[in-house]
Amino acid sequence: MTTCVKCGKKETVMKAGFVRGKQRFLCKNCDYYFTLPKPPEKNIRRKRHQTTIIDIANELGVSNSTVSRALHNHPDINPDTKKAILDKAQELDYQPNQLAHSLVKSRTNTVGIIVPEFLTQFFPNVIVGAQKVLRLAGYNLVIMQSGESYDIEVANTKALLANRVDGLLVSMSHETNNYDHFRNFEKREVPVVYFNRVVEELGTHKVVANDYQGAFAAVEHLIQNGYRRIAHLGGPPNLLISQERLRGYRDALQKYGLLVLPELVIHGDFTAQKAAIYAQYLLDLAESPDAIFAVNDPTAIEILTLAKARELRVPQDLGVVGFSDDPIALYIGSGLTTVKQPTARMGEAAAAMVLGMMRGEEEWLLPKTEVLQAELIIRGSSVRK
Amino acid sequence: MTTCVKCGKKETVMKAGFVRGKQRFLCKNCDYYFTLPKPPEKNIRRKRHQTTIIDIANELGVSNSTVSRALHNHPDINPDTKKAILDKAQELDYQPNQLAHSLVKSRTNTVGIIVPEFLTQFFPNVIVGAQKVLRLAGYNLVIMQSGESYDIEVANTKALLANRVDGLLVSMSHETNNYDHFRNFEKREVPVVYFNRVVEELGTHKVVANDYQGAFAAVEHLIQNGYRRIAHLGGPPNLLISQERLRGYRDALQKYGLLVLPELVIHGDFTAQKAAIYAQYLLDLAESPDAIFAVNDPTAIEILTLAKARELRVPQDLGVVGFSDDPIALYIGSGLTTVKQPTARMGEAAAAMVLGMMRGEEEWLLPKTEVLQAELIIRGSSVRK
DNA sequence: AACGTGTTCGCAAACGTTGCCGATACATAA
DNA sequence: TTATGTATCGGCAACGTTTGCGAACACGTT
Repeated sequence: MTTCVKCGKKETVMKAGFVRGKQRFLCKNCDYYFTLPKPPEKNIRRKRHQTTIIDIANELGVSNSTVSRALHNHPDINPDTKKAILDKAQELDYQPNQLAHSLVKSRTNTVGIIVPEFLTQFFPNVIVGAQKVLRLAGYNLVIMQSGESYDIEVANTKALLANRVDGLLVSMSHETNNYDHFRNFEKREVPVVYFNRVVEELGTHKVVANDYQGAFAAVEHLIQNGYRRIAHLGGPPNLLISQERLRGYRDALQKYGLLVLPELVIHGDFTAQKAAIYAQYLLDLAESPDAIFAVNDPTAIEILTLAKARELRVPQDLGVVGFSDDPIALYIGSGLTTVKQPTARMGEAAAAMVLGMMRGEEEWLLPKTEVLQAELIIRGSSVRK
Repeated sequence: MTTCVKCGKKETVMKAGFVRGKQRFLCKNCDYYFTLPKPPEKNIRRKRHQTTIIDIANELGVSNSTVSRALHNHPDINPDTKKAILDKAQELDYQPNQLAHSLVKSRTNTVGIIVPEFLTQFFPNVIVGAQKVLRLAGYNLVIMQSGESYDIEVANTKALLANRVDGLLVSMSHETNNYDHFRNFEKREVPVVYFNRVVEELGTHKVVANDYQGAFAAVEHLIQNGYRRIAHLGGPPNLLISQERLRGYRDALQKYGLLVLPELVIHGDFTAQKAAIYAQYLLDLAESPDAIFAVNDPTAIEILTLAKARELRVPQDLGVVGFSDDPIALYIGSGLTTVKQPTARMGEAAAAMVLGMMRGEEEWLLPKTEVLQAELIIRGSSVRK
């Protein structure tokens, strides 16, 4: 039988039911209930022990605070002790535990970025720009992609919030209509900078390209090349990016006395699939357009592909202009005319903005929108002479 | 004057110099030195307080352990208390602190991925595949890019190590010749899976495409189309990917009794810049090649661009085959023949592998290499009839 | 009322690090 | 000597969470 953990007697011990699946005992002598502590299980492999600051301290017979000071150029330390500690750290292959550090400092030195997709060159380039700036400032960048899904986007924000990022850069999915998951960050005073895909509804810090100017220049260019019946295959109507490009399209038409025909304006969702369908529709119109201004390059490329299949000559029968200057635009056919956005600079600007906000600089206290210049790149798809 | 913190007397207290910039006092009675603790500074804004498990506990008058149990389906809890706690958590907008969680569990539910670049579609696609698998398994994916720089790659591994990722997927930069920063992970028993850019020297878990077969098929295809003087613009010689593609190139030539000419084999570094230089060199040869098998698509595209500038006809005067099936390959000229790799599946396979290793499944105890099939996509750049 | 059994909850020790403050040993100035 | 300043180091309480184990109850049975 079992011996009592108090008096050590065996005779007085009796079984007394179960607790959490384990046998409970009662010692009648001590009137004491107890369960048996689980056996040591020494054959199970000991969990790998990462060397900590305490290991170094014990090895050298100093306190862990001293070790901490040695590792962080704190003035209150003797150069000799410091050297000894650094050597020992090297010897034990010490790697600081960022988790513990972040926990006590309640700062992670990490900013998150959420992008909708990786299918075009646009977002990867933005990321490269942002990462460059943040790296120099000592911040890590955690990249997440929503795959144009609202649900994944929400899950991403949850994960970043749980991991206590110090800031967030975000370009939202085309599905997103509700912005509560972003407001959670503001509620916790975590700086957020929206770029490219922004909404006016959120009066926050933004970085965008000059979509209006770019669109205006693109459509003006089409008009100057003799196109008169110009369609626009746009983006989701809730995004500012779509609204601005549409506005540029409208104003350019109006400047030259052309009518804005509702049947020639369609809202897509940035994807090639939808673009193909809508392009089909446009070209099937009784009075089909002689040019199409597309909201982005994948859309424009779908249009070019479709035109080729229908044996429409580009640019003679159909002029096409895209937006973003994806690398493909340079190589497809005789080149795709497109509006080039400063992608890397957009990442840099957004990163610089979130940095300023995290540092609490006055300049960034109030919401600010930074607009980067866009540039029309003229290629073969729109020039007919 | 000041009262002594020990005896409480005022008379015996006198100023006794400064320590760390603060006034020090000496009580002659107690012979005790002391400084005044700094005032509460209540006018300074309290640091933003994230609601914690303790806040919920206090609000409801229960212990934090009870709250923790309520939030994790622990059996030892009354359904009513559980409901009350969950409601209160909702009300206080509680967000768990993943940092503290990871610290005590010494598990972060995060795996890192390091890729060399974002300029081609390849790595983004791999990431999408990996993220899909990991998401379903409850893991977060932290994406980092080295920009083909060894130094940044090392910094990335340091950051991931400090943040205690549970696993790592990596495709190394072309600069990397030293692998100690990766060995650090093995030393700490953190599973690492190498994909695409792997080296034989590291006898570890790998996921690669069948580079040999792909290269062989590509070169055989060129030969069958009448090309006889076929050059190879390869990758960095230390990477297995380069070695295998070169081996496929050699074996295909030998199968058809063609000589492997050293002057027609050049090692590049995957970048378009270097590719342009080496392509120039190849085409400047006295006996220039009539076809080039490029190690990747950007290289092949540089070759096509150069050929166009020199008014070489493709495929009549020069056959070109690339590797990876980048989207551009479909659109450039009459299409670029290329070897398609299952990018998303590579990400999925690597993720599944690292998952198995993290779970300690027997199947993955020993290093294993998974080889995915590659497929030759024949387009206009190599077919002359 | 005592006993036997199961349920529910609190206590406290981790996890690894930081930083305030006290303590000590000297060094130097009055 | 005495008063003051400097240089180093240790103790300890945080940071927010998980978890093993004991303790307090509640309830039904003798």
